[in-house]
Amino acid sequence: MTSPQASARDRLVFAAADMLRRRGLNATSIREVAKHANAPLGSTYHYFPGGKNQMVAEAIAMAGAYVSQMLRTGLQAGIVEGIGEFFLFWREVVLQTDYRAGCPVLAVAVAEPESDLDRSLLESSAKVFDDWQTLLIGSMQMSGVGENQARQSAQLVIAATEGAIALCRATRSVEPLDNVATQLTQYLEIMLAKD
Amino acid sequence: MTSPQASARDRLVFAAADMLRRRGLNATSIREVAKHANAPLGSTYHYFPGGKNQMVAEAIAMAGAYVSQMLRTGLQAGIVEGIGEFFLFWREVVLQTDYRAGCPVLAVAVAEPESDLDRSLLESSAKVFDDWQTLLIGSMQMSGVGENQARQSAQLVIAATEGAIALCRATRSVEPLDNVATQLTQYLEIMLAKD
DNA sequence: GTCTATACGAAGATAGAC
DNA sequence: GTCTATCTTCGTATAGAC
Repeated sequence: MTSPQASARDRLVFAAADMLRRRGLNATSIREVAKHANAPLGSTYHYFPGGKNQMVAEAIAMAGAYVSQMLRTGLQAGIVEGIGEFFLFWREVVLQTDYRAGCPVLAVAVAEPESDLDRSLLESSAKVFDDWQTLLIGSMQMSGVGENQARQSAQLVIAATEGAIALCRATRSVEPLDNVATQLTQYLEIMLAKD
Repeated sequence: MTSPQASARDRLVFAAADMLRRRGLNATSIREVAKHANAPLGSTYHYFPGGKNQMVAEAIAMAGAYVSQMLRTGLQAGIVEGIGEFFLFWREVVLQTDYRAGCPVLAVAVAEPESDLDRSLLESSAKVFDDWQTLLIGSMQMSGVGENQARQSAQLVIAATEGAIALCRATRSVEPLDNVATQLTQYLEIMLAKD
């Protein structure tokens, strides 16, 4: 995902996102992030004076923006196609990591904040989910779906995808993502026909 | 969830499940589990010679069985009613913990196993999800849904619920669970009408 | 059988050398 | 500006006293 020539700061952000999606928030230590990014431990506090929280916040913002961009492009072909791309992306993630990685944003969302600083991390993850939801809502509305229905449907798509990713990891199979994709596609087509 | 009179072993299992659903697998230390259960640290290794892994495995099996029992009871009134109870249960969990707790099984499912021992924990979480899925499939089939369709629908319900729980925590709102419940109910009624 | 005391490593964070 | 060395706390696990 990053080239070794990228700046040390960028390498750290990418490494943090990778460790988050695999191990979760608490098991992601800045020590190991630094090691994976080939940077000394002290450097992390130079680049991220806010410590681990700042590094994690940037990591999920980066990952979230990457997925948003992918989603935006996919949705240009239509809502069903865009969601198909969304599923395909996560399918590749779990397959290419042999079911070891999931979604870094979910990893942050399921950790209890222990301080007010941690609470802002939760908000960062909520913002990413909200970005994705906004893109989906916009596309559904373009297809003639009402605002309320679009909001609920978008939330269902995101919730089902995140849950399916976790199920894939637990079962070491892509079947959950594939099944959920199939069912959601049926659901979407019925919903689109209702307009 | 437990009375102080319960055996020390039971208190430890309950405390472990509670910490798992709040903090995740890695942030659940046997030190704090023991503290919450009013048991000395050394006792944990007396009751659970397999260490943290054994304690966690028992915690999610216990939590999984509890939810299975609730689901089994709810499904006696029908598939829609049973799923409604399922959502209500998780809604209460997030509300009563002020959005600090989620599903302990998901917490285990999203952690990368670092050893073969950890891998068995993943399998324990997969087994719980499979138990829930089996109950849902059985109920759907009783309502006349075909096996393949039932399997996919059950997986969608579980994935969407788990994802919605996480979204609720991130957004500090029960709206995701409520929206997903509404949409899934619509989806189920259409599916049931198709037989 | 239960628990205290402790070993040992790794965590987040920083001070200060280069 | 970059990084080494170190402080303190907390992690898992165990040895051995009661």
